[in-house]
Amino acid sequence: MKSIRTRFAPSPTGFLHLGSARTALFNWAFARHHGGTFVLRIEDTDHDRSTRESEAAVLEGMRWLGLDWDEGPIRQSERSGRHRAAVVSLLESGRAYRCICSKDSLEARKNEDLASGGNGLYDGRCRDLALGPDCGNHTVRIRLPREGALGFDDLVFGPSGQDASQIGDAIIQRSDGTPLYNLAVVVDDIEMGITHVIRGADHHPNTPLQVAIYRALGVDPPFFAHVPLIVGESGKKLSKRRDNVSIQEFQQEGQLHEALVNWIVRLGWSHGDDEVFSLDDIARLFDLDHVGRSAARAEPAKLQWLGQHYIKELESDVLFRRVEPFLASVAGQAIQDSPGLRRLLDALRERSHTLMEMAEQARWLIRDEIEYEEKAVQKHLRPVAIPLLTALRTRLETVDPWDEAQLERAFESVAEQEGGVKMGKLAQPTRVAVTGRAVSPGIYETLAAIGRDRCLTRLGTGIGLAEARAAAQNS
RNA sequence: GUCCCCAUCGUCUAGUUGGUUAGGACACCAGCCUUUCAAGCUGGCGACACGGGUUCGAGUCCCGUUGGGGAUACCA
Repeated sequence: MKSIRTRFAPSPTGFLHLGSARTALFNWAFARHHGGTFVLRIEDTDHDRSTRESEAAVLEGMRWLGLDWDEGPIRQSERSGRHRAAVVSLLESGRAYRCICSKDSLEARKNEDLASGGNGLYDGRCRDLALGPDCGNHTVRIRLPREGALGFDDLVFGPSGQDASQIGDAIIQRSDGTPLYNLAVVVDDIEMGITHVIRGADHHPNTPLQVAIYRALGVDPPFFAHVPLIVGESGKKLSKRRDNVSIQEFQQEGQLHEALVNWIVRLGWSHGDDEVFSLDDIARLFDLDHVGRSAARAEPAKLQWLGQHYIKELESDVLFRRVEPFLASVAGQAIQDSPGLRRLLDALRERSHTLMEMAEQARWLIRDEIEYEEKAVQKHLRPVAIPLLTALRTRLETVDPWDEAQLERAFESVAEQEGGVKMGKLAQPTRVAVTGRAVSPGIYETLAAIGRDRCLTRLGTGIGLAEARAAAQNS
């Protein structure tokens, strides 16, 4: 059997988006699983919308996800000679013809047809005119059979296709001589030896046309596998305007690429009851027979869960290296690695879904100045806490060494000395005083990480806030 | 309008020769744990869109209805 070749063929008209990323992943996985070749091709035949920046963004997104390609990137625009040659041969064999209908006329005739109950297909006006190269400004259309099945066996959807009578003679070359998508894909897929075309289900309906082009070119079509669309909150196909679909955006939010890959691979594909898949797992297990047929809604809840799952698993050095840029952005400066920071990051693993969340939660350690959350202050830095915090501050001055065990003993002695108050009564105000918020890792870990000097200062600030409350209440 | 596709818990899904108390995960709720929040553990809620067939038996097969989506470009 011929070795498998798949391709990912994005159009560089924006960032790599979720749907494209999944298509890329499936193509990559299928090729890897079968020991085949994965080709990257940039479909930039739409000059007005294609940009080099966008192409770079797509490539960067692929690399970030860990999807390596074996050949390419090949730019479709650099293959226009091949597309032209294909059109010439179709013209010569009579499988294509020149068309001089203007855009305006086409539009008018289509609307008229629709209004009178027709289906709006091209009416074939130029089909039998046998226009030569000197006919002036013209496009080239494929000459489709008027009837008969244009069928194909889809690896996901099963027997598919339409009757030729339902498809109009499509334009394959613009009047400026450049090729159109449907022609270019077919020519390129043929010449690149693509054996399996795996793409979004939005292409399912125009596959019969492509099958016809394959036939006109005298080539057997490859296998097609259309994967169900990913839809947004609205239930409609993901759109850049409506949904958060940019892979780069997920990256900037501090999402882990492992989580993102795991999230999208389960949108439309399954492997029994399994939920967690690394790229290696995917390469090992992925196949087309368990790709579903119905559209999947992209809900971020599971992505969040996966993010936390992978954060919990990251090796300490890797975690530090990956969270470092986010820490730096929170701190406003480069971050020094330290055992204390490492301990905090470990404690933050089970409280973070993304690297950005983790960095945010480390704010009280990596910045000297902390911000006090209004709600936390309201709830915990009340007048009753003043004696507790004051006593604690005094006690903390002499804690030695400054470690979790000694801190715990200090807390216990202060709690007892203050009339046996519950630990929560002491710990919560302390937490708010030293971190500015009501949520943090264990209080001893927290204090140990912050260090004595900053703790004493912040305790003073906290006492001050409580005293201000008391004064306000009395006046 | 025309063509095509889809239909299991809120969401992602298991279900692959018709026979299951319809399973898992996320989310949600409750309890436990606890100095907060998490994490963890335990339990709970929760689905075969509807109507006809075929069959001893239908989530699984067929038809219809409804609902949703996609395609109908000198975009890809």
